[in-house]
Amino acid sequence: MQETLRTYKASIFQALSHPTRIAILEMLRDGELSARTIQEKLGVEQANLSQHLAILRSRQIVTNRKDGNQVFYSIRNPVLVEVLDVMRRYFQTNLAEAIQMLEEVECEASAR
Amino acid sequence: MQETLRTYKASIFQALSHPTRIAILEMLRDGELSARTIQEKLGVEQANLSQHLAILRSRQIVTNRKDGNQVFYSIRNPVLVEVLDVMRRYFQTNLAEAIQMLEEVECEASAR
DNA sequence: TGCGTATATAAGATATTTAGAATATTCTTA
DNA sequence: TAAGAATATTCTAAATATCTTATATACGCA
Repeated sequence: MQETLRTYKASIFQALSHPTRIAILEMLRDGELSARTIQEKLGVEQANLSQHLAILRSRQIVTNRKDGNQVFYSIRNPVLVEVLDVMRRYFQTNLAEAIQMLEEVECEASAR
Repeated sequence: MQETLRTYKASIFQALSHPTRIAILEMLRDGELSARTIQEKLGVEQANLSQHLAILRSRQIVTNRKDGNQVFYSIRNPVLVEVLDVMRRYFQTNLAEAIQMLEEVECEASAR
C-alpha cells in the first residue's frame, strides 16, 4: 500500500534526522570504522552512540561486522551516499536562505 | 560550525520524516496545488494538514502563494525533487530488505 | 455589513525521541 | 579463571512531535 510505503520512507528520513547520526554517516562515507573510533571522533557518550547506531541498524542503513573485541560499522547501500550528496547540493543552492535559518535556529537555541 | 550545519541538515530530514509530509511533497512534484486540493486528496483534517504545511514552510521546503481565498503551495527548490528521486532509487535497491522491514513495521503497528 | 469558504493558529492530551546512568554481554589476555 | 576493554541494553526524566478540538483570520460575495 501507498501509505505503508510512505511510512517506510518516513522512517528512513527519521533515521537521518539527528545531527549525531548525520555525523556518523558522514564519517562512514569513506569506509568502515569501529564504534570506538566513531565515539572518540564525535565525543559523545558510549551508550548514546550505541543507541544512535542501533537506530541506523534497525533501518538497515548501516551494517556491522564484528572483529574480536570491536564492531565495525559501514554504510550498507552506496546509494545512501548519493542521498547525502544530493542533500549537500540542496544545502548549497539554499545557502542564502539556510544562513538565515541557521541564525534563527541559533537564536532559538540560545533562547533556551 | 560543523555542528550547527548538521543540525540544519537534520532539521530538513526531520521535516521529511512524516508520511503525510512525504505525500504532500510527492503531490507537489508536478506543480503547485491549493491547500484545499491537497487536503481532499490526502483525506486528512484541515488543521492537521495546515500544521504539516507550516512545518514544510518553516524549513523553507515549500513556498506559498495567496490567490484570493486560497493558498497555493509549491516546492521551493527543484533539487528537493532530486532528493526524492534518489531516495526512490535507494528504496528500489533496498527492496528485498525493505519488504521484510515493512512487515516488521506492520507488526509493530498492529501490536499497538 | 454579514455569511460562507479557505486557511492558520492555539491549547491540550498522548506518544515518541533523546541523553545519561546503571547494568549486561562479549571478547582478549594475563 | 579473573580483569579489563568494547559494545549493547534497559530504565528514567526531559524534550519534542503529533493529533484533535476550538478558535481566529482573511477573502469573496450577496
